[in-house]
Amino acid sequence: MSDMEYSIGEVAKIAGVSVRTLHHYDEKGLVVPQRSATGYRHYDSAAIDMLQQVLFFRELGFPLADIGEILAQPDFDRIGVLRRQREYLVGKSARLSQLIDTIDRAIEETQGERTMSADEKLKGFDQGPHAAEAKERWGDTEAYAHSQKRLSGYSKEDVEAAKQEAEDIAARFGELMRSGASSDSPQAVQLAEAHRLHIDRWWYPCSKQMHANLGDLYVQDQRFTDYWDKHEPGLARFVSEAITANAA
Amino acid sequence: MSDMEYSIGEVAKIAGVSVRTLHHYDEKGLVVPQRSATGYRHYDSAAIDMLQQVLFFRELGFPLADIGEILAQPDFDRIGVLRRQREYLVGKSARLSQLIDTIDRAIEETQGERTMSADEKLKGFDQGPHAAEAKERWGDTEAYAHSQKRLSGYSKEDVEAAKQEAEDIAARFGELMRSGASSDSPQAVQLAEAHRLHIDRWWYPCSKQMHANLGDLYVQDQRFTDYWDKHEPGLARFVSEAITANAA
DNA sequence: GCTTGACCCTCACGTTACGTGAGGCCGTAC
DNA sequence: GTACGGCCTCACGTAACGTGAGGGTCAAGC
Repeated sequence: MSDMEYSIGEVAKIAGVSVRTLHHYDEKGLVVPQRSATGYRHYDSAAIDMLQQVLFFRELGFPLADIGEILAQPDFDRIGVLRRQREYLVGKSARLSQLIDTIDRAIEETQGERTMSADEKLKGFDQGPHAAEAKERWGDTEAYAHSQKRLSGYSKEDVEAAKQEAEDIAARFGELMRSGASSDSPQAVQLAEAHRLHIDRWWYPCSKQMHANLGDLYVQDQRFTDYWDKHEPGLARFVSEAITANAA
Repeated sequence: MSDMEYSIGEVAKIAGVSVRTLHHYDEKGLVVPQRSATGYRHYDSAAIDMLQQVLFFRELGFPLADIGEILAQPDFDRIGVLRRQREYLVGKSARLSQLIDTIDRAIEETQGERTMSADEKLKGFDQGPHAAEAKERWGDTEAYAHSQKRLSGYSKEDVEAAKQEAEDIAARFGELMRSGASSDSPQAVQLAEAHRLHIDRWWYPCSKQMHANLGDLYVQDQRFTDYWDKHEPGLARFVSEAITANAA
């Protein structure tokens, strides 16, 4: 088992990325190499492995922030992630094959051998697996429901009422937490149920199981955590635990 | 032959890009649709074709400015460009296959079934065909020779002398052009030869044929044209013609 | 004709992911 | 000690949009 160390210039050259890129990834906390006494970066095999993961996800179009979250998961499972990346790369390869078909058809069209619709010409340039994963990940949330224009059938009053109700619930969760009540107290559980009903009513059908999944997401995904914690620091965890208690 | 027109939202949806992106491409002059009396954008089949070309090149990693240049060539050859894009897409597809192989090997490594070097882990993330084309395109130029550190064996004085000589030649070309001499006059031809010898001496072996190719590039590629024209507007063409005369 | 809602426009600030250059330190060979 | 390639941090700038504001347009329904 070789445990060589590489300078930043060596890594940059091998990987075909710039030194600046590696600096950036260090700053962002994505790939943080060891440092010499003089401040030089030294990349050992762990750092190389991490860089590989980052570059795979980058290749697949994931924003660096998302890459960071995925790789920072407490239950980080390297082999599971590699499998996932493989799946996406295979999908991307298939999409490329489609694009090649599209070009072949475009060449035939240019030669007068066929006609193409706008659809045929422009299909295949959709976003990559990051968008697909976002859909999967957000599929059970109000954020995605928003983007699906679930609210298009509501009046402005309805929209306002729905938003107000969401804010009320969040505020009451905040109060409850500040009052020192535990996250599995009857009041917390009641509030969690109110939250579930709110989602069920305004956004989409929401079973207790789905609600529990959602609660997990609130503490696993920074964007959700931020949403709750802006009301009160630590609220995301509190709400998540209340939801779990409600679902039990 | 259907000649439908699409609104910007329709095109965005079909192509999987944002309206903002299409605005941006309009601003940049890449895909400029017709406009209604009220200012709405209408995309006809010509605009759709242009967008397709842009999206193919974007897919391949070309910067928009370069895409604009390629598609703005006076001798724009749609079918030639499509063939070129196909070639690059096939190459990209092959590179993806390599990455999939790399993941498979990484999975085996994780399971203790094999060992990988840093090289193996990080290979394949090189830049796409844009970088390859840049290499091709710039391969015969001093700009690329620079990046190849051709000068690494020279002293600072040598580097300065080389630069000074280049500036002298450019200045003399400028004077000659301002004096009204024709680009195929003996003086111009002499200067072109001096330029070729300069390249031959300082940068890389430069035959008259290669020099002629370079001269073509000076008027075909905006970056070269800019280099010469900053000395004197129109100088790139003058130099190119002098080089052609010298190579005859 | 009026209302409504989806879609369009321009404007402009902001974000993401680096690119680039300045100024200076470090490591190695001569 | 000198020279040169490589390293560091700092910081401004770029490319390619994302996002929101404020308001006009279009088409369907009443």
